[in-house]
Amino acid sequence: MASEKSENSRSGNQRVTIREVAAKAEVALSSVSRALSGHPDVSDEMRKRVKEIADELGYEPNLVAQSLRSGVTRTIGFVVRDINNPMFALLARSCENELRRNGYSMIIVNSDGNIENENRNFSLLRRRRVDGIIASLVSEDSPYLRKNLEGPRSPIVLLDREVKGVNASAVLADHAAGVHEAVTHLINAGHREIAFVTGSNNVYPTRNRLLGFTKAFEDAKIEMRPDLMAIGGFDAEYALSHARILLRRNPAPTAILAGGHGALMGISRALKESKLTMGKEIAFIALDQLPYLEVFSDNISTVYRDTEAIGREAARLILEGMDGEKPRVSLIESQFIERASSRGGI
Amino acid sequence: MASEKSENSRSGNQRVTIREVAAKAEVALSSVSRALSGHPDVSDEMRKRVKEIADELGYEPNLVAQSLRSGVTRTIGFVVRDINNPMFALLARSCENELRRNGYSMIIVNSDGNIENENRNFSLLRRRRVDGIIASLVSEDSPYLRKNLEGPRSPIVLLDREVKGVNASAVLADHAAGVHEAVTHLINAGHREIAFVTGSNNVYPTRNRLLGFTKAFEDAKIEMRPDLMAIGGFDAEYALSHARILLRRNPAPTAILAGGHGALMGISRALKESKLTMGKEIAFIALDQLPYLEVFSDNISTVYRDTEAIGREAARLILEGMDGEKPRVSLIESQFIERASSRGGI
DNA sequence: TCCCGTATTGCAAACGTTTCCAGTGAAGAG
DNA sequence: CTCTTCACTGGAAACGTTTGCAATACGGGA
Repeated sequence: MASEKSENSRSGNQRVTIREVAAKAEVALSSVSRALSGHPDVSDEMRKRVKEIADELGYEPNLVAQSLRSGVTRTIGFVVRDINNPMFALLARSCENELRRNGYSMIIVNSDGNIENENRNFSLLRRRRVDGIIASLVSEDSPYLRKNLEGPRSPIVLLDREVKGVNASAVLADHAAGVHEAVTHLINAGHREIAFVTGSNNVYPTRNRLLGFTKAFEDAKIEMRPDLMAIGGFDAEYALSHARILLRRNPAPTAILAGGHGALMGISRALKESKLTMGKEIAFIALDQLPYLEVFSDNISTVYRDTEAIGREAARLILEGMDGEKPRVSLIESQFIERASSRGGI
Repeated sequence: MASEKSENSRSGNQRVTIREVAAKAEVALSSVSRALSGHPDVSDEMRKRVKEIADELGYEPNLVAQSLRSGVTRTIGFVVRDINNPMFALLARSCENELRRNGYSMIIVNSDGNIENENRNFSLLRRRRVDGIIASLVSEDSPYLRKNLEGPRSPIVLLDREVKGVNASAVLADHAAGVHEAVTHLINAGHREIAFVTGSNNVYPTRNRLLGFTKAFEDAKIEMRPDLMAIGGFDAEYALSHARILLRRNPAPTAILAGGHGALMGISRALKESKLTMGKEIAFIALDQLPYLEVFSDNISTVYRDTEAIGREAARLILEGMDGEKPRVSLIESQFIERASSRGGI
């Protein structure tokens, strides 16, 4: 039965290599390589001839082989805390755009909020020999962090994270300024019972927002109400349950700040349950102008930062790093944008 | 006492290779390779010894070299029509999840709705020698399509696209069923002037939705109103300008369907301009339950399909394809979900 | 005793590039 | 006319793995 071995179907899958181009052009491998990669030591005639034949054969260089030999993969790894965060699509897009314009591809790996996953993701990217890593860390005090950020390695850009003593660039938003503006606005409108629901403070944005929050009270010489603050979870469930509790207090908060996507979802549900309308019975401000708000909720006051600028800047910092420049921190401003939802409540 | 200095990972930028592991373990390169890759022809003692030393040195295999030698990159390319579409984050997440669980990474490349970009993206992924491509094409009749989808190549999965005569798997949503249900619902409620604003029909979803739309009229033995259909652009600007025109007609439409994210944005703006409220003066249905709707617009009737299932299914189909199985088409159902916005208008 | 199968190991050839180095011929300088 | 320089070109050695094949040792069956 086994009298004949069938020609493997994959044998037709053979790709054109530089060797075949060289053979057909009757020149050396090295000349083809030089001609196609723009090396200066090539005559015009040679370059023209090689390019023609490469086109004719449909030659597409093997990036894997190029990477192995040259030590450069032209790939950037993007470690994302939670790919489902709506800010992420916008950020990733502008970042990928900027990288692609510079000849780099982006590999996205999702940690799903889990530090074990995050650690595995760093290892994977190292094994892939990416030229740089952009990371939105799950937490700033994970036990694996030192190993992943220290030592000689390809450049790293942290997104909205502050890790002491590591030699990495970072893009930091100045959340504090926008929050300060927002809270001052509320205080001036007569609010005293201002609630704040946000994620845990093991990441920079929460800490930085708190800074702006407390400073606004200090500057106004008004006592802050720590019992109106719920700091601990980025998920909607956390926000929902804590918002419920806060709204039942007596006196009830007259204004409420939502720190991020999950908080926004949870709080808006709690308000609906209590039949409270933003901008009427209670003032509401969302920290971060989430992209979906523009569709239906264009009346929600927000603290805005330019997400696309953050992505672009991250790309630029990593490109700089690969150029051998020293790591640096880039600050992105934020501002309070007043709309209808932050009225009322008083 | 071993006499070698254990300068470990810190010694320069050099990464530890299989060679150093072999040297320290005093065995051959090939034995290290076999021990670590789970090859059967390895004694327990050898495997244990090699693993220990590899751990000790912090050896992380070079995936680039592995890929070159083995011809397998364990990487999937994801060509996305427009990374900014909110459906995409959800889809990409579930897809990446499923792929990662099977040991694959995902490279995302964005075409930004442009067929030249798309063509370049296909070429880039081929040069990277990805093991498979998942593609959400810009259009089904781009001049580059044949070149990119035909011939011997790694397996391809098309997302909601139908290209005749190519040997590729596909995940198709059964939009028609859901739209049929939705339109029938409107007709039964007494609607006759039903408008439909959607993207161009050079992609499957538009054509398939139209199928459901017209069939609903046929089944009800009611004449359709082709002049109430605006088919041509996925962007919000197109939808806005055409919705304006449609709303000014006499008689005005009593119900309106929005095909996709852009249509939803444009139409909702036009309605606001005309001071029409969904569910009161006019009935409204969104085709696709966009992820942000659940936050603030949970009263909008939609035609729903399980986006995460689509991502998972795409991953499975590409895994199948790499396993050597024949391409196949997987159908995802859709259904009308009635909420407040589709009332009124009559 | 001899032979052979089995289990394990090492050697060396790939994979497809880039890049160092040496070689070639022609042109310019003396 | 010879020597040097210049502008190319070709040959071959990497890059870090996997893998086919040969070599070895050991034990058991004849």
